[in-house]
Amino acid sequence: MKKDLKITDAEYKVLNVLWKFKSANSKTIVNEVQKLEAWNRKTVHTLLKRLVEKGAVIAEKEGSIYTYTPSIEKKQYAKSESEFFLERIYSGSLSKFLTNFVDGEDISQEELDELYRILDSKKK
Amino acid sequence: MKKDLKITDAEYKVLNVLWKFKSANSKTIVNEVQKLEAWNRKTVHTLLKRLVEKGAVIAEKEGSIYTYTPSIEKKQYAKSESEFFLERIYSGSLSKFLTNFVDGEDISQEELDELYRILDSKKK
DNA sequence: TTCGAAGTACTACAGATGTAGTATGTAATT
DNA sequence: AATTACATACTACATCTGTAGTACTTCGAA
Repeated sequence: MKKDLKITDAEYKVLNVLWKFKSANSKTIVNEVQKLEAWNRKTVHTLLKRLVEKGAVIAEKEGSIYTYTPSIEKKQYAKSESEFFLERIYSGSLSKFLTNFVDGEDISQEELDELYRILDSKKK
Repeated sequence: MKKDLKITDAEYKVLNVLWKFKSANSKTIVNEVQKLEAWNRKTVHTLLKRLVEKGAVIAEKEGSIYTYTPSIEKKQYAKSESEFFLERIYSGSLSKFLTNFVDGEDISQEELDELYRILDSKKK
């Protein structure tokens, strides 16, 4: 998947389903997407086609039907989106984000502990 | 500013300038925006107008010109964007975000300390 | 073998977005 | 007073997005 690729909200929902299945045909994708959104099958197909055009999904023909596979891992995508978000909203500063995010928030002890654990795992 | 308001990327850059000045007339805004983006004055005006239409900015006429003021604080906006982002990408989980974000990253000791401080400040 | 449900290919269309342009007014400058 | 130089008001237009529709094909069921 190219760097500066913008996946739209609607496309993202389809991609998300694909990540769950690793790889799937359109029947599966349509079914799965329709559990979440009341979209016409055609809509899902259009979104799939756009994802393919954008290079975010690979379509391989087997016989007369396609198998669709994401061309990037969810984690990778999430990370690059995270960077874009942090840059846009917090000038790239994780601390600013965390500060503002937990500010005034009633964060649970469990969540706090979890966050500590994550940080601890980064200490040398 | 209404809840479900979508500020576009271009509009956001203008809004960002406004937040810096708290309140400004279009001359100031255009100048400031043009330090960051090679946009025509007209473009900035269009964006301002759209922000006003969306209710994100208040325009008050004084004589023949307007003074523009954001109708929401940057922190508030940042927080709601953060929630939207976390929900979309990490199912709302701060831990998932933090894990994935620092994963494989060479995070500095200073940054780590800073993050600890933020968490510590939340402990009862 | 025929029919209907899905698949693929291509088209449609309104509203949002990026990026201005034109028309007209006004305020400061020569 | 005439010119310049933005300000406001309104218009423009290509591209992107959301959300399908139509036409043609194919495959499995009746």
